[in-house]
Order: sequence, then structure tokens, then C-alpha cells
Amino acid sequence: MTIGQLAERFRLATHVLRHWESVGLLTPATRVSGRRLYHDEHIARVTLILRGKSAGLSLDQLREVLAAPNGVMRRKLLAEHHAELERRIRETAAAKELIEHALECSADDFTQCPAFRHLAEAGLGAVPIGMIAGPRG
Amino acid sequence: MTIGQLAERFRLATHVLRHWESVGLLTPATRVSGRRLYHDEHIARVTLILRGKSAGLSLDQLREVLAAPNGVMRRKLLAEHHAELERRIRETAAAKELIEHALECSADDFTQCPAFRHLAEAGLGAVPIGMIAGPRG
DNA sequence: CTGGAATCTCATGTCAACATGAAGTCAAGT
DNA sequence: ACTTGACTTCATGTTGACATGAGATTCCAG
Repeated sequence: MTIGQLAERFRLATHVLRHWESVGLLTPATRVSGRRLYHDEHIARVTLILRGKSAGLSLDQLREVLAAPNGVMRRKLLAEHHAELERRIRETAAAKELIEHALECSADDFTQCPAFRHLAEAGLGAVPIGMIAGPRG
Repeated sequence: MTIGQLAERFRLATHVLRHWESVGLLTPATRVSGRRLYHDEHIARVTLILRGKSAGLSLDQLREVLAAPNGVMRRKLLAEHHAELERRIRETAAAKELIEHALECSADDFTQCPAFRHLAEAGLGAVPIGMIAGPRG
């Protein structure tokens, strides 16, 4: 498979595949007179990369997992990312609930609604009023 | 409240608040001899901005919502973002399930596991093998 | 064997969301 | 008054993930 064919299969630009290669994410099977050739295993790789990206993982994080030297290390990294994804899902769900309330709230300025404020502030770790020291003390 | 106090409350750097101001997200109540002063309403604003960011919204998207001219427009934008968040949650959950399978899978190279590949490819919109035209065709 | 598409490398540009640094201004404690 | 620290503006640097363009090479249908 040429780089153009692999790219078209995923509707990507070829330079994206070259970029992933430059950061160590995707290495072609062989080179024939300088040109990259890919096999079916690369399809699985690209699929994984796209899935990971859509979950918000960085290319660096994906490279780490894919380049894990052994199963133990890989499982450790996977477990970390699993926890991170769960955290992100919870955060996004919280924001979603906030929007849901804003949609239900009849107040014209929903930021004034006490229930909304209570929801919004939960778990953000903002310092309560009065706990902030002024200048010089 | 000075910019330093508002920043410390959220454990932010002051230049972050100035940056948000420069992109039209957060305008101080007044200026006293050039210095920004904020009130409690700005706490609600910052809270909202942080929540939105943690849900993956861009500053531009947040500005749009917060600067909506009327309730109708705002509800429209909120509904869009709500759908976007749901989409993102689904995507992240899909990647999470993939990781869960990889953690359970006994194969040393989990990308070789057929069940894993099936999971990974679902909903990515990749073109099936054989559907890619070669050069000039 | 030639013309045009596809590929190659290498360099530079882009975009968002800040981060950093310089140089000056203002306010408050001593 | 003086110092110190928070504040000001303005300019430039950083990071991640590409995007764009130049200029050379290679493949293949006609």
C-alpha cells in the first residue's frame, strides 16, 4: 500500500502520516526507491491512533503506549489512560449537566441563578471568599 | 477585587485573566488608576469559563455563548454545545472500552486480537479494503 | 519516451492558549 | 521619602499537531 492509498482509506492527508512517522508513531514496512510501503498491520495502527486521538490522547501518549517494551509496562500505561478517560468523561458530563440546567432555567441571565452557581462551583477547587490574603499579608 | 486576588482564588496566573479579557471573555467592572477591579459576578464568569474549558470548549465557543445577544440565541448555542459534549462523551467512552478490552486481552500484541480490531474500527468511517482506487483510476 | 501524477525531503507558516520577559507605574507599610 | 510588591502595556517565545510550499525524483499510461 502506498502512502496515498493508506491516507485515502482514512481520509487523511499524506503529510499527516509522514508527520506521525516523524514523531515515531507509525513506521512504514519498507521503502522501495525511497517510497513508503504499508501493510494491513498499519491499518490497525492508524485506526488505533485515530481512536486514541478522538479520546483526547496526545500523540506523545499514544507513542508511549504503542512503543511499550513489554506487556507489563503497556498495561500500566493503559490503566493510567483508562483512569484519565474516566476523569474526562466525568468532567464533560458535569459540564453537560450545567448546560442542561441553563437550558431549563427560566432566568434571563442564567449565571445569576443560585442553583446554577452551586452546580458550576462544585469541584472546581476555588478558594472561598475571605480566604484570600490581600497585598502584604 | 484586584486581578491578583481573582487569579489566586482560582489558582490562575494574572496574565491568564488578561488574556481572556483580550479575547473578549472577561471584562473587569471598572478601572481605578489603570488597574482592573472585579466583583462577585466575575467569579461566576471565571467559574463558567473553567467549566467550559474542562469540557473541551474553546475560548471562542465560550465567548459566543457568554456574549449571546438574547436568550433565544443563547439557547441555540447551548443546545449545540450540549450535543457536541454528548458526542465527545460517546467517543471517549468508545476509546475507554477499547482500553478495557486491551487490558483484558491476553494476547501479547493486542492490536492482533480480532475482537479488538473489530471494536477499534467501528464507526471510524475508514474505507473497506478493495475500495481504494489505485493511481490514475 | 514523454507528460503528468504521486512521491520525496526540507523549510517555514498557522493556530490556540497561554508563558515569559522588559520596562515602567502605582500603592502601602515604615 | 523610600522601598517593595502588585500592577500596567507591549513584544516575543512555546507547544502540539499539523498545513503549505518549493524543488527534486519516480512511476506509469499513452
